[in-house]
Amino acid sequence: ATTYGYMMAAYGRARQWEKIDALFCEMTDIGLKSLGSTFNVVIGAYGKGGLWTKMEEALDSMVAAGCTPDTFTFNTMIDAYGKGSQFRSMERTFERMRSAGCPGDILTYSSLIHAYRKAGQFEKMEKILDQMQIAGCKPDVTAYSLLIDVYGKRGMLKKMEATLQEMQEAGCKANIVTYTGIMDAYGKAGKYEEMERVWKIMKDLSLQPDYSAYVATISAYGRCGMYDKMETRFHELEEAAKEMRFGGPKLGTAAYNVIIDAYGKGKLIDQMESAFEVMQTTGYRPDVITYSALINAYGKAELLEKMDSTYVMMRVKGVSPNEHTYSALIDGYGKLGMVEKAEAVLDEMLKAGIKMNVVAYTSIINAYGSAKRFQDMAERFGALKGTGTEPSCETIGVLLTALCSCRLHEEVLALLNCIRSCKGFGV
RNA sequence: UAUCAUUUGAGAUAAAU
Repeated sequence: ATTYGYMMAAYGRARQWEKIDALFCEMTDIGLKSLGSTFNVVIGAYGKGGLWTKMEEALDSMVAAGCTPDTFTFNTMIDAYGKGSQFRSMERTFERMRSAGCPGDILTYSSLIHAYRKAGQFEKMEKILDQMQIAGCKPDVTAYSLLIDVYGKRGMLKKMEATLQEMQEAGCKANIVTYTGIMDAYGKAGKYEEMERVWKIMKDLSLQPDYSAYVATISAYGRCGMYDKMETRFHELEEAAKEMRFGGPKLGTAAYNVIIDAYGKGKLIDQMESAFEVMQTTGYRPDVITYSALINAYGKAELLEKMDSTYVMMRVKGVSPNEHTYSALIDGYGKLGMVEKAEAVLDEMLKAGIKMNVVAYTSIINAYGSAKRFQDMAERFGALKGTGTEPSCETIGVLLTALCSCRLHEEVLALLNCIRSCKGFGV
């Protein structure tokens, strides 16, 4: 049964679900009894693949086979549902776990907190934190790092610092992940001195920064246009990478992506292009993020030919575009006043099997607004809303901006109706 | 005999106002 477990785990990683099914049947055929861990493997594999029904079925057969799902089993399911944004099912599973008398452990609570962070449900996260305390479950480094990251990302820097303090008082040592979360928070809050202070503390503790730590600081400097500091840190990374045990080609690509995006956002097209050149001559392969960043920069700079040729190059190299790529293209065409072309890209995105998302949707609406086609804008908004994608604050911002430059009575009414149809704007 | 080896948790880079 253990052998079968190994095989099923391997097939799960390779996303070959039919093979798992086949092995499972084979076990029954030869009269080999599954262990609890066998079911856990199957549940975990289906969960990672988002095959929710299959996962639930595996749980049912586990019970039918006389194995009792334990904390491990439920943790696997809870985490899978959280990562797949199936929050209702996740909560249901947590309930089931409790009514089965299965105690939650630190992994259960960490997964739940992580899920609510992803969902942006801060209040629910705090509730889980309380429950965790009541259950007498003490946070470990991972849980503390997660909490520190959540507070940092919400700009609650005082709370973040207090949590670090609490962690250290509890005798829990901060690691590289903890410090990266803190530096990222300071960087995003524009507190570069604080960020450097943490960098120094980390070095003094002889914690070697890894790629994530470098990239967090490089991107902080890139975002605010401190290009000298950005380049300096990048060169430090190049030196440090020679000594790093885990420095694959993907990580080098990520570092170059940051530089390319920083120059692109700063409209320094020449610098951006030379970074792209160096990246390739150094042997790092551009990925979907690289191309999306380039396309975005060319679109914003209204360099139509370069935007188009980058997209072609990407396809030639066999890199598949994702929602970021398509949204950047849609926005680029919109900014260039090419609404029909933007619509064509949206079609292509849907044909490629990528789901409609609020950014692509807002970009399209914005394209009509920039072209002063307000009636079309309202119509398009209605159609998009019908597809089930909820508008965001940014969408409403686009509608409001358009409303301000509206002259005709009917157009004003049409746009007002759009805004009124949004949650919280009914008045 | 020992060691290692199957299943669950944390951080960084790309899109819209």
